Amino acid sequence: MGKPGPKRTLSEDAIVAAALEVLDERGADAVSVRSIAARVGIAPNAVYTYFPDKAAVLRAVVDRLIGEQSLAVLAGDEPWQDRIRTVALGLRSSLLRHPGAATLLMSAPMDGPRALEFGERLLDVLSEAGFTPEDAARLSYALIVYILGAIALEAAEVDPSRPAPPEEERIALRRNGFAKVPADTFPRTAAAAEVMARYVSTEQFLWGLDRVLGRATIPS
Amino acid sequence: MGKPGPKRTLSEDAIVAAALEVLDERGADAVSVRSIAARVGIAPNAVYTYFPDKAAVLRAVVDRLIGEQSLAVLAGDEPWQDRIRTVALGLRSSLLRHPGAATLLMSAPMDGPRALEFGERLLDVLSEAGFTPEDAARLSYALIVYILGAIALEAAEVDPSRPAPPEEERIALRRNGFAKVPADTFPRTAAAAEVMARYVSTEQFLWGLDRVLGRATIPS
DNA sequence: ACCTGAACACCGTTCAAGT
DNA sequence: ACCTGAACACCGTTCAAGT
Repeated sequence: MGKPGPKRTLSEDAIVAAALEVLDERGADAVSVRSIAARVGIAPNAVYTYFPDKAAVLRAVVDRLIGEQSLAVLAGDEPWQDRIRTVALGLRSSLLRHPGAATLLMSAPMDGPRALEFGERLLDVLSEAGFTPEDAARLSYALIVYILGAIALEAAEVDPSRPAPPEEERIALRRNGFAKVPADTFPRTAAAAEVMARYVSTEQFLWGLDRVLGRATIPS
Repeated sequence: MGKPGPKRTLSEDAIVAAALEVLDERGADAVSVRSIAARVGIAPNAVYTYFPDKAAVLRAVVDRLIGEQSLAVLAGDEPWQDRIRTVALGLRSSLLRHPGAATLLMSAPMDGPRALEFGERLLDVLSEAGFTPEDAARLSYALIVYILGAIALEAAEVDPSRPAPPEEERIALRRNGFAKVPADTFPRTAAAAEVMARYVSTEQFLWGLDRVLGRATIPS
């Protein structure tokens, strides 16, 4: 439509924003170079002016999603475990708001600036809490594994091509899934179905996080 | 080439095996309905005789990978934590042998028969260890989150279109990644780089697993 | 430097037809 | 029931050309 020109009419950020809009409105499968380009009004191949390939766009999307969560709370004066809990919960609700994003999360190394910032602040907190640099590094890695793993598994259950459902609906979905487990071959799983279904939720997320944080609440 | 016939010349298993071969030889991106079909010698659309769609094939591949790990050790007479450690390590090395598989792992609910079997045996162990059904359910979920999350993050670092590298090489890859972190803006991350790089390994995997299992080894 | 149109080599899936 | 060839509506990416 518009006349071509040498001026830079867009930015990397505009591309990423468009990708995120497509992700939210039409699901992960609909995020293509062509759909992104159409949304910002350029030819598909013009995207390659801003990013080397599609994977780079997706990495930038993931980094932007991580950046949606404010890290200010990590510098507060509550107990350090509470600060980590708060920021983990925030990251979880940020990411669950974008179904399909979780798949992207686990499929590429997280080396974007916002992801690095997150890791750095986590190390700050753990250092302040008295951990040696080595233990802080290990614990921060274990925390990230748990947080992202939990989010990815929660998101895996929902249809990525539809808008993000609320927690209640996700629990119901899971209940339906477990209802199909044959009780004769998997008796324990069937018996635990109700608990399993309910605990794809804030409560189970925090329960596991506390285990990693070192607050055992049950006998071992 | 061959003449068409009404006989069932293949099986679901043959399709899954072919998909796994393509995954290992040419990477995750090369796993297409067409490449799978070509490998077993049928037309692409004949795959739809065995599976409703591509996603179902991938789910079956994931279930088969989970089944590669023997669960016999879970019924042994060592301490229950040791049995869980052993089976977690086995699952990890099984899955890391197939790079790109980890992405599949997190992108769909794990409701295949082998995955259910794994969960059931885990509940057996935890029940035998004295956990209430509710705590056993929560802990088994937390363990699965940690195990799969750790594997997915480890696998995310490697190029999925090339054969799986050994642990040494994965550590070196990670070291290179951290070497690029600017020390002035992310001082703690840069300082922890060597630890972070080394602990994408059996050692860090077990360290975090022990946290979830409840064996805190550092002050909290 | 940034954009375009056209093309290349692919996809997943559906359909009508054959045995 | 299981397979085929042909087609549909897409992909990511590259290239030569325009401003």
